[in-house]
Amino acid sequence: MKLITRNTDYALRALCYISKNKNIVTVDELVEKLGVPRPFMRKILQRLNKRKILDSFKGQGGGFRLKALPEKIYVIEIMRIFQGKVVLNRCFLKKDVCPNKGKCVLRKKIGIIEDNLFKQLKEITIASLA
Amino acid sequence: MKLITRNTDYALRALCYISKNKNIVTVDELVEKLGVPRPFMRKILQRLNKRKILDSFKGQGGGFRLKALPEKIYVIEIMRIFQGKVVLNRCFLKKDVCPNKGKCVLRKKIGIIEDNLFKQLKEITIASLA
DNA sequence: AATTAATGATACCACATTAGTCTCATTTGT
DNA sequence: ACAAATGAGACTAATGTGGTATCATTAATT
Repeated sequence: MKLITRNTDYALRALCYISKNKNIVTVDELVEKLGVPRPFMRKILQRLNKRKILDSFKGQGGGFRLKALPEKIYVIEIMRIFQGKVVLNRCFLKKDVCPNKGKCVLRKKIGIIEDNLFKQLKEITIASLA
Repeated sequence: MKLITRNTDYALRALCYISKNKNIVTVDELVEKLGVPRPFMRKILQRLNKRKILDSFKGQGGGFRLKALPEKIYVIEIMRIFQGKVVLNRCFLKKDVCPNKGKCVLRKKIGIIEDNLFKQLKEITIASLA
C-alpha cells in the first residue's frame, strides 16, 4: 500500500513548480514540465483553487498562481484534500465486542505512532520542498 | 484514508488472542470473541498459516496455534502480508521527467519520515500488544 | 467404516477508491 | 468575433478491500 497517492504527489509537484514562478502558470506548462495527463492535472488544480491554495485566472493569459504562502502550505493539508483524513487505525470492532474496551493496547500504541507521523508531516511545507 | 485495514486489524487481534492461549484455538472461538464474520476470519488465519506465523491442525480437535514467537511477530510484518509493501511514496513521474532527477527533495523528506514510521512499527510485536 | 468437526483452496461478488477522460459552459484578452 | 484560458460535472476503467460460497481434505470419534 502507498500512503501518498498520485493526486497528492502531482499536487505537491505542481505547487512546488508554481511557487518558483512569480508569473501565472498555465495547465499546459505544468503538463509539459511534469508529464501528467492534462485533464487530470486540470482537475487537481481546480481542487486546489477551491481550497484557496491557488488563485486562478480565466481567459487568455490566464492560469494559476499561489494564493497561500509556500511556508503555510503543509504536505499533510494536501494529503487531506486528496486522500481525506489520514488515520493509522480506528478500531474495527464494535465497541461492545472489543476485548479490552477503553484501554486497547493496539489503539494506544498506534496512536503514539500516528502523532509522530503527523508531527513530521506538518513540518514539511511547499517552501521547504521547493 | 486509513493506514491499517480490517484484514490487518483482525489478524493482529486474532494473534493476540491466540498468543494468550496455550491450547489450539478454533475459528469459531475467534469468531465469537472478536465478532468477525466467519469466512473472513478463516481466510485471514489461512493466510497467516501460509506465512508460517500460525500452525494449523485439520480434523476434529483441530484449529490454530502460534508458530512464531510472539516477540518475533511484528505489526509491520502483518501489515505487509495483508496490505502489501507499505510505502509512503514512490515517485510517480517517469524518471526522465522528474524535475530534479536523483535528488528529489520530496522523496528525500518523505523517505526520512518513512524510516521513522517503520522504526516505530517494528517495535510493536504481538508480545507487546497481548 | 461412517460420521463429524475441523482446516485448505479457490472462485466469486459488492463496494469504495483511485485515476483518469470527456464535454460543455464561462471568462477574458486581442 | 475569436481564441485561449479555467469551471463544472458526468462518465469510465482499474484496483483494492471486504467479504461470501463451495468443495476438497484431514483426523478424531463412534
